[in-house]
Amino acid sequence: MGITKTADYTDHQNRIAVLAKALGHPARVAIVEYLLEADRCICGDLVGRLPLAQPTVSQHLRELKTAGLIQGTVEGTSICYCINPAVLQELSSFLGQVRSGCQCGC
Amino acid sequence: MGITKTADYTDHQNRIAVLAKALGHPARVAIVEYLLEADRCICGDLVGRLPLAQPTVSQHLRELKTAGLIQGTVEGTSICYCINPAVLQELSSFLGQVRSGCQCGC
DNA sequence: TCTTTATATCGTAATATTGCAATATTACAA
DNA sequence: TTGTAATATTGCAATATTACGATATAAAGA
Repeated sequence: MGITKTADYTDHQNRIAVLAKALGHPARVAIVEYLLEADRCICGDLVGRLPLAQPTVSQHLRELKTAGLIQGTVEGTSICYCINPAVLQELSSFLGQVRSGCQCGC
Repeated sequence: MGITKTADYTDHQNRIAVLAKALGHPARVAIVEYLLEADRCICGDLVGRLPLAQPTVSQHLRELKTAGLIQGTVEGTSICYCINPAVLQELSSFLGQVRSGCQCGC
C-alpha cells in the first residue's frame, strides 16, 4: 500500500517517526553536517557540494524544514537556513531515554 | 526516480541515514518503545498490540534488525528480540554532536 | 525596464515503502 | 509422523520517495 496508518499511533510516536524520517536520507544528513560546520547556509552553498541538482537540494531542504529540523529566514534573494536545536532535542532525548532505559532481555 | 545515490555520500552519512530511516515509521518507534518497557519481545507480543497484521509486524522487525537497532536470538519456535544499545548509541552520539556544536547563524 | 541571481514549484519517470493474504518454514509435542 | 504454534517469505496493489528538467517567482542591480 505505501500508506502509513498514522491515526493508529500516538502523537509522540508519529512525531519521532517524522523527525527520524527527515534524517533518513544521506543528503539530508550531509546538509545537517554542513550546517554544523557553517552555522548557516543558503541553498546555493549546498548545490555543488552535494551530488544533486538544485531542485533536488531545494526539495531536501523543504523536507528538513517541514519536519522542523531546520528553519529558514528570507534574506533578499536568498534564504538563510540553520538548525533548530529545540527540535533536534526532541529526537535526541527520545534516543537518550531508550538508551538509558533499555536492557537486553535475551 | 526513488533511488538514493548512496555511492556519492560518506559511509558515515549513509550509516546515520540507515539508522534514522529505520526509526522513520511510527510502528517501528512503537516497537522500540515496547522493547524499552519489556526489555524483550517476540513477534507475537507485538501482533495485537500494533494495528498491523503479523506479516507486517515481522517485516518491521526485520527492518529494525537489518539496520542493527535490534537483535534477535532464536528460542525454540520463537525469536527473542531486544534493543542493541551500541547501535542506538551511534545515532544518539551523532545527534548529540550536532546539538552541542550547532549555532544558528541567521 | 530588462537582466541576472537565487530559490521554489510543477510535472514526470524510476524506484522504494507499506500492508496484507496466502503460503512456506521451523521447532516441538502428541 | 502428524499436528500445531510461531515466524518468515512471497507476491501484489496502493502509495510515497527520489531525482531532475522546465518553468515560475521574487529581489536587486544595470
